[in-house]
Amino acid sequence: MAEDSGLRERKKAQTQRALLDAAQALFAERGFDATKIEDITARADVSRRTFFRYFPSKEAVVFPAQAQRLKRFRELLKRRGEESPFDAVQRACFSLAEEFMEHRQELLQQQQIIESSMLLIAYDQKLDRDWELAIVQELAAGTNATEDQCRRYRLMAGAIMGLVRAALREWFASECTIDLAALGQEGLTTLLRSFEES
Amino acid sequence: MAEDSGLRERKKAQTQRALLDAAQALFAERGFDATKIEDITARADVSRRTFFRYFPSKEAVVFPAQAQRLKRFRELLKRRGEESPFDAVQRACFSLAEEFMEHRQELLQQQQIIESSMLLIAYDQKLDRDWELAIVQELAAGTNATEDQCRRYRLMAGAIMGLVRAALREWFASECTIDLAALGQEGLTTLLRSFEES
DNA sequence: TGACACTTGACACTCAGTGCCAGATTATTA
DNA sequence: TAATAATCTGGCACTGAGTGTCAAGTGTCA
Repeated sequence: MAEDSGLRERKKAQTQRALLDAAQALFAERGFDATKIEDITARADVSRRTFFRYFPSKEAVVFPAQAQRLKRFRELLKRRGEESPFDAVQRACFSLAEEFMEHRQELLQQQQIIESSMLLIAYDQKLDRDWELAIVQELAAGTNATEDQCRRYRLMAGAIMGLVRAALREWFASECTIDLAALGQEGLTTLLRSFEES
Repeated sequence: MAEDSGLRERKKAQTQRALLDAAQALFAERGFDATKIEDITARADVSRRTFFRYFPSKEAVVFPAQAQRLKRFRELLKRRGEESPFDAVQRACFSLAEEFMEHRQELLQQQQIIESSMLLIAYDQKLDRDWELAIVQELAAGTNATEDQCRRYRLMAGAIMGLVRAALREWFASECTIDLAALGQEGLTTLLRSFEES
């Protein structure tokens, strides 16, 4: 059905790429806030109106692979064998940590753009909530959990994503040099140890 | 120095209150996004320009007590005796939980407004980061911690705030009926138990 | 009262984002 | 190949948030 190799589709992909590249370059040069959409469209040689046909907002162009990455995370969560749900979450996080390590330069560049704007920081945190929701859903999936259990899952997912967020911040602060998975592990064990002692 | 009981000061306070009340009422009636600044200024009977002399943005008018509440949290964190830093954080969180319980109707109303807009949700999460930062600073305060220890503090603070955030969401979802402190405690013990077993 | 400082409203501006339409380009069918 | 339908594009006018500026109004203090 979807004959997506026609001229039209190719041109669309080309336009999207042009916008993406132009935006990326400008954001890196002068920051997110200082870049007007008109600047992007001028460099990509399309009209301002066309920009909004490819991206719903100026923010969206910073997170082009976001939806795909979330989908990947959900798949990792689903693929669990006999292990406990919490082990499954841990494993998924570690797998993703590896993927992040592999795309570190791309992610670091994206992060630098994000940190150039309060708006983007807020938007980024909003996206984290999708991840948190994914964890909750996969924790509860299959099991016919009671409402009390679901609540505990939601609390857990909140704590886990809080840790993940903090680990990612550390990682970016180190310019992606230190090992991300080890960072998460360190945070987790520290957390457990600290509160056991009290 | 600050003679803040003159007519001028009183008028300013009055204008601010009028804007606050008008905004609150309109947000509750028709939601944040559907309320234009002009609607607010019309009800408060001032000019549109004046709104921006009192609030830097439309979002800011939703969180009028935010700065004060953060300050209170910092004070609670500081006032620690011989207890461990983590006990101090726990205690501060529980104290604040009590305060939240006391202002539940006000907070619930605010929360309903926040949830009416993606923009506000993002803004709200941005404010959480200030709290997280406060925890880190108070954990590290006094102690001449190494860089490694500081990093662990940052990871911990991330996890703690993640849990707090999730607990608050649960609390609001229950319309502030269940006990907030108990919710936090439940999350914490569940977290520790789950990962000990793995 | 008069000089000074501050506050306000009005107006014009920038920028993000949307609705609409006419014309150009691509796909489809005869 | 030619006509027709589907889709993409640019242009334009619009809404709404937020800012700069300035003249007029209001409060303060000597």
